[in-house]
Amino acid sequence: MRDKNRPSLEDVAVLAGVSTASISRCINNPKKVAEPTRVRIQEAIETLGYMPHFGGRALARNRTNTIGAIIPTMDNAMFASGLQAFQETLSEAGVTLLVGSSNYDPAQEFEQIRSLLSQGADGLLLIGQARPKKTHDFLAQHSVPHVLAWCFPKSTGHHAVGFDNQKSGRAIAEYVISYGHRKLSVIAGLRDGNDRAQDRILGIQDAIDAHPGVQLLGLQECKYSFEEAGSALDDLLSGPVHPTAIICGSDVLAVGAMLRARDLGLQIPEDISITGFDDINLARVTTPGLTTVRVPQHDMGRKAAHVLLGLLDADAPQPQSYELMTTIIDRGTLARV
Amino acid sequence: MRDKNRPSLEDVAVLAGVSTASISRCINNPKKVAEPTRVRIQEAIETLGYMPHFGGRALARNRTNTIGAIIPTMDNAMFASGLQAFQETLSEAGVTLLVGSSNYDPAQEFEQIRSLLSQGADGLLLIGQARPKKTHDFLAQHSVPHVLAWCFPKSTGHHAVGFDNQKSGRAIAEYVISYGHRKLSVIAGLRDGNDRAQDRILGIQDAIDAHPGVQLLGLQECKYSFEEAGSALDDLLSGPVHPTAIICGSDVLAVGAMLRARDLGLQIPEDISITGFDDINLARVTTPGLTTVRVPQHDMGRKAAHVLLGLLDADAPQPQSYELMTTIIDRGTLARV
DNA sequence: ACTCATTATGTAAGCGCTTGCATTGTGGTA
DNA sequence: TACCACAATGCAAGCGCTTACATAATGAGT
Repeated sequence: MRDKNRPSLEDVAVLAGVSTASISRCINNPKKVAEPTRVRIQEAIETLGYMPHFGGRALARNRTNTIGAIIPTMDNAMFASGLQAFQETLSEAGVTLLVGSSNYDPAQEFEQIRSLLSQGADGLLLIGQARPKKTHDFLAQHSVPHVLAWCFPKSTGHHAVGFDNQKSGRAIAEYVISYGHRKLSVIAGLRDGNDRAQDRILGIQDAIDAHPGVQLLGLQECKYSFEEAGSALDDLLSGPVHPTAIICGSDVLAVGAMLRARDLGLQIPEDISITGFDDINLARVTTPGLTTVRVPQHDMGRKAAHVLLGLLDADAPQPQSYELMTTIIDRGTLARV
Repeated sequence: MRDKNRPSLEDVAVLAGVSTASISRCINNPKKVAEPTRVRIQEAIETLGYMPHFGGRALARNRTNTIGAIIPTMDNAMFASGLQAFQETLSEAGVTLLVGSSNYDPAQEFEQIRSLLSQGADGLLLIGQARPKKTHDFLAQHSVPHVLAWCFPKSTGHHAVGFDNQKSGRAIAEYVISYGHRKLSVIAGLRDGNDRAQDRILGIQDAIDAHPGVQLLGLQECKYSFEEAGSALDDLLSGPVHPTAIICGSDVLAVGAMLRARDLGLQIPEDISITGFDDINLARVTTPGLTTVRVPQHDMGRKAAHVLLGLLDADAPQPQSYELMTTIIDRGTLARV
């Protein structure tokens, strides 16, 4: 089984004429080794091209220096750039990122959690707060250090770095209402298994309820694709009364709706207003630019990494949760009525 | 050091009343264990919530079931969705993805290679073909199974799943020329350390050379951001003679140029034609839609995963390289002259 | 009934590394 | 010179798992 090519600590030890213990120390805690030996060891390592064996190390230390992230998909810019920031921050701390994707499916998420954990992940980054009891129990049973992102749960018990989707949903709806809109419709992501989508809708509903005279004409849920959002728009426009504004639960949905509206010959925002959520690159590119909610993805990724690293570092001050704020970016798809 | 909470094989063995060997077999090769024992073992595993320890397993097997991918950044949809497909395919095979990012810097890439390898990656996915000798030597010295993607090197010696950037660059340039354009300019990514950007330019140059009368008025290199592409456009338009078409080395660059052109009051494509490369979502959203080169990212990610998995599976038919084809998507930013 | 092939399980030797403890060497102090 | 504190290094016991090999049990063939 022994890999003939791969040099082991043993080999280095022989070459350098010291014990394996010294080599190990030299690698993990250089100041515990005297200057001359250290040099000798370094040379030996160099000439052999030695690299510590991950398994051995993980076994002896019971720690892998690896953190897992499970996100719905990297195929949506909204997660990809947060993940990028997360990865960079981990990397600076010498920790490697394991990635799993759930495709918005709690069962798949559970499997990925199992999988990343059995790959030795020391901690996890998870998106959102709502998950089956089974999953929570599992995390608790194995006391997995984890932080939640893209959400900010009221209940404690979890570390989180994110924003309050409901609050932000309400904010954008209030904003739309403040522009004079009274007949609203919503295109949202599939709520099932997606608390962010759910919370955003709740927030929108909150705003509507707070303003007598404002009504929700329709609500469509669909996947995050241009095509599905287009069909959703069709449905929303099929009734007798048309909304003056459509609040979308994500930029992808908003852009899908815009593309469809254009095909239908509707002017935006003259004929219909549309708002997005996330502020990904797409939002800057449409004509007119998409009015949307900016989510501080980069900060979120970075802070989440710090919190998680703190959780793993026994003698670090215990990290808290951070609530980040979203802001509304008014570009041009929202008209005054 | 022993983690008091974590059940080990030993614990399961005691509970189930069998030896650790049987448990191990039951997990890794169930048919080698008789039905009744298997059931008993399963129950024990269940009640203890046992999960194999990664380090122990990696040490004994000398294999981690982990594959690393080092990409320039996830923050560009062009890599993110290929990576997503890659991850999904690995996951189906029970292999976990480690991610590192190089930020287009060969030195960082080297560090990430070291890092992922020392994290036990069994194989690597790398982007592009050109890298410092140091990196090549390192890969060779440790005989790291790896496949290159987003490129298709002529020279053998590496497995690759990708496309020929030069050929594709030439194709889009020929296409532009076929529309009657004679005065071209180029906005490309920074060539240094980025062979894809480099090759695309070479291809464009090939096409220009093949057509007497066609001239390259200017070439700007910049980072993949809207802002930098905008400045690049400014520079290209600052000369006495204006190009009629600008060929961009990436959709992000093309969109950045479009946004700037619009600010300058230029109509696209009437006043100036612009083409992109990659066909990410952005390209569908601009007005007019961006004429660009479609890269089969999803296929690439998926096939690359298969090839890599094949490389690691000793008794699999040795995988080859795959050259994928790009296609030109003509949307509307290229005018006839 | 006896042999032998076959299957099921146990035994125990590592895999490569870390680390508590033991040992040796060094210089300072009384 | 004797003693001690402290630094540098070595020794060896694991860490949890896999697997070659040994052993035991079963049943078929004669």
